Amino acid sequence: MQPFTKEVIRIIQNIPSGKVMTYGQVARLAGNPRGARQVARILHSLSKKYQLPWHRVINARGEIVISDHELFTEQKRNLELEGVEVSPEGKVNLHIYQVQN
DNA sequence: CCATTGACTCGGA
DNA sequence: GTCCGAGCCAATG
Repeated sequence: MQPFTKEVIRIIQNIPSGKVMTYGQVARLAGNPRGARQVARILHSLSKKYQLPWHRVINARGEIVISDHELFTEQKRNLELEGVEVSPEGKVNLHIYQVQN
């Protein structure tokens, strides 16, 4: 387990309810500007072990981009439960909901 | 050890 | 505004 990965986990756990961050944003804060895909992969494989709020992380365009339909629906539902508006296509308004640093 | 796998991003067309 | 190609790199098997 690399330091970068631990940082990513810590950052994800600190995202407040009702807010979202992008993969790239998390990667930059964790010290690896090019590590967006690693963030994605970390969530994909480690979200259960570390009980991460993975649904609060979306891509740079403010969209839920997930291949698995079940997970897509789950993420959309979880965000809406926290008061985040999500369009049927999975778009979120980053200007309103993104955590700024 | 080497190859594959991605919930991505950026810049250019 | 959209689409595409190249780059990215830790985890996993």
